[in-house]
Amino acid sequence: MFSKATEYALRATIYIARKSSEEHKLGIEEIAKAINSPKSFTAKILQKLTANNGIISSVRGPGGGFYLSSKAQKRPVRDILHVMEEDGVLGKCVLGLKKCSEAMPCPMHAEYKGIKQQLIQLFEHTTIQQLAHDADRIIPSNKQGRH
Amino acid sequence: MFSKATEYALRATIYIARKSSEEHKLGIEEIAKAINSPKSFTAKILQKLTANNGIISSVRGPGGGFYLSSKAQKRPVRDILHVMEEDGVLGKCVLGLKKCSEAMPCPMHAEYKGIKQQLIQLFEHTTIQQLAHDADRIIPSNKQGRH
DNA sequence: ATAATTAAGGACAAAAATATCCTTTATTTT
DNA sequence: AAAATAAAGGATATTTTTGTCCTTAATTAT
Repeated sequence: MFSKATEYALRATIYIARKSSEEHKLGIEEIAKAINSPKSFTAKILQKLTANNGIISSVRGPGGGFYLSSKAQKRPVRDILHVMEEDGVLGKCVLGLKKCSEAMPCPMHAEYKGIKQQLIQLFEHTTIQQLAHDADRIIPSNKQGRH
Repeated sequence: MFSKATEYALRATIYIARKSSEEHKLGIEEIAKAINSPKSFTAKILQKLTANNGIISSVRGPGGGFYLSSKAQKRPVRDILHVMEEDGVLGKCVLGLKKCSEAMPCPMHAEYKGIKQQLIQLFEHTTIQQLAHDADRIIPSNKQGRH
């Protein structure tokens, strides 16, 4: 469905959301290891997500690393796709036709329409935070420690 | 969602289903033009779909070309994906995790699960013929001429 | 100030996907 | 049999994606 770059972007962002805070930032080494992705390639992707006050925040130097602001946590997952320039795939015609629409439907349009809408809804209405919390219910993170 | 190659494969197969028969075969030139795809690249794809009694039938020489047997018409669209080695994307984890399952769910598993099932159902239960007929209801093909 | 740490960024390499061209083979028509 | 037609197949080129490595810049600790 998505490119590797976007998969890494999603995995990394969710991981950072689960394990980091402004007080406890994460290094690229840890992140790449945790989400099982190539380190340098992942670094590039995080750069993209960090650029011009993006989704991820970062600080250089000792004690530095990546974290998600609480504001960023509330952003929809679709924003990650947008930065990765892959939000197009959600609304795209399954057969790849540029001019596929209600007026000019491709042969799969009627059949695929509903699924497409659900996909858009999913990525638009789900926040990064929600996914992080969902994941925590299964395998608790130790972000603020377990009681 | 799918690679260009697979998009062309789907478009070409549906086009052939709509416009061809054993008595009236289609040439690669016409097909590529109709589905708006690069001719030689499409030829390779049709080769793949034709190989060892595959989905598409072909005959060389004058009067030759590509067509779909009535048996092939009844095959599920998923078979096209299978030949293109992309049927994996249907069942794949959205985050690209190899070991994502009900027992080891990724952070999006619960949210995406339903959509994934619908995707599999769609491609498994829809036949090439059904798509061809659907398309014909909108823009009639002149396969056996209009009355 | 200097050294250490960590992300940012540039340059480059490798692999995969997409695309083109040319030759060969099968089939039909003349 | 020869010529014409159309797909099959091989070789190669181009572009995009994925991945690595090294240098630079920012920040902190000594």
